Amino acid sequence: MTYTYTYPHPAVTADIVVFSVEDDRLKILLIRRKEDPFQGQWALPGGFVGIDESIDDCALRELEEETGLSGIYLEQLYTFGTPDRDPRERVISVAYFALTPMTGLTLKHGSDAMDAQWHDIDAQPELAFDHGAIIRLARERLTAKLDYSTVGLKFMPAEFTLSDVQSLYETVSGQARDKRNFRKWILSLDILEETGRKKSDGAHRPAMLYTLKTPAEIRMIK
Amino acid sequence: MTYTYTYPHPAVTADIVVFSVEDDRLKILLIRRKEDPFQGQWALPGGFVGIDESIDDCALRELEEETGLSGIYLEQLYTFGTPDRDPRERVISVAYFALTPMTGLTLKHGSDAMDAQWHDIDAQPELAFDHGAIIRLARERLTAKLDYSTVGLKFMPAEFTLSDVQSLYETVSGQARDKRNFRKWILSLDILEETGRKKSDGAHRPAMLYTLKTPAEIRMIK
DNA sequence: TCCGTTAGTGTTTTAATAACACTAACTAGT
DNA sequence: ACTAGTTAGTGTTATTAAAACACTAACGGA
Repeated sequence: MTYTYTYPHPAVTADIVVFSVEDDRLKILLIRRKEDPFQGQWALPGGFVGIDESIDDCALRELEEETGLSGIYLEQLYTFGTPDRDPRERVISVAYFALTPMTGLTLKHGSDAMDAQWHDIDAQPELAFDHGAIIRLARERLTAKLDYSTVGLKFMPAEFTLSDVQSLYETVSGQARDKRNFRKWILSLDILEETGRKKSDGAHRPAMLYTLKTPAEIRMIK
Repeated sequence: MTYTYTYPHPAVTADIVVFSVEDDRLKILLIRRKEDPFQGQWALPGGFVGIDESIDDCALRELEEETGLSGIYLEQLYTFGTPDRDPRERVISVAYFALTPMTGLTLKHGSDAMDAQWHDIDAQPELAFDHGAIIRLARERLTAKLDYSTVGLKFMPAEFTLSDVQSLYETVSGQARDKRNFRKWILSLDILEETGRKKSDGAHRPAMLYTLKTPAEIRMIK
């Protein structure tokens, strides 16, 4: 089966930069390519947009197929379209960025598909295509959005402590924050709710667990 | 000549929302379609991405071809890709937004190409495709960026007064600003330079003319 | 020369942000 | 059972940034 057009068409892919946080380090999810071009190299999860599929749906589907992740937060980032970014044919990539808590995730790993693996943001392997540039832009956007939206809470699991949130913000932005001011600020946004339960994991005072009042919502700040 | 692929490819267009300001009103540039689909209706300038052309270049070229504008400020906005947005075939649109001063522009008008015409943002005709939604998003982005970047100055001609700038900001954001605070603020950004010349256009005190220190630069604020 | 109109200029008040140090609650080790 | 170690939790003051506010200057036209 072939498809014929009266003028040339580019291929279009969706590629996803998935961020998460573990052990106070920002991580991204990469897959190892098992086919040419760039066989064996690390790349962003992603793939070609189906002809009857929205780009958003494509991103969700490819992420599920290649990494096993589903139901996580996705946002369109930017479209990369220089003519020579893929050696095979003209490929335009609609890049997404995604945030997920690390807790309770299981990656497709060593399966028939590709290996998916978390990598420290500051210790990336060499990447296929222009995926390095895509990741740089995604990281810029992430740190920027942390300041003017509540998107950062997408890194949090269902229940979390205020110290968890502060440590997250410090990890992603790379700068320490005053404890009292941070807690005043995050609570003033009026998006968190005490659960009544507490988390005790060690020889110290247990911390109150919070949830998001409306988990789906992302508020713009200021 | 035809082009054949082993799996179906979407078409990709670049479409541009060009904003300008005239008589204290925000305007957008539309063209009247002379071909189906949506023949005779108004639409955004734009067209198909050449197979060896970057998307940015396509946006610049189409804008020039369809409206006569060149060398104006362009920024990628968002990529629209729901499967049914064009009745002919699957078309993915990479939307741009553009800002230009109105002074000294001449549009292609009634030529062999399409009619290009400025429309008040709040008095748009019915639009082809999903271009109405694209314009809404572009406007949101414009008002947002006005607050956290100096992109608004792309509306200004080579020389302008501080009152011109204030009136621009009031027009785009829709809210009045205190004169003294506005002037303190815009000067504190350290991006304007007195020319020494003054503009006198009426029976009142002439105003100092300013230029941008570095016209190409766009600063993020705060 | 008077009137209408827009340009230009500082100070005070108010609100937001940043700095800062101790007590509480728990566990593990003695 | 008490001590040491560790993280949670809490208000007040100082500093900085933003908002409010009214008059004089310069010009052209009547």
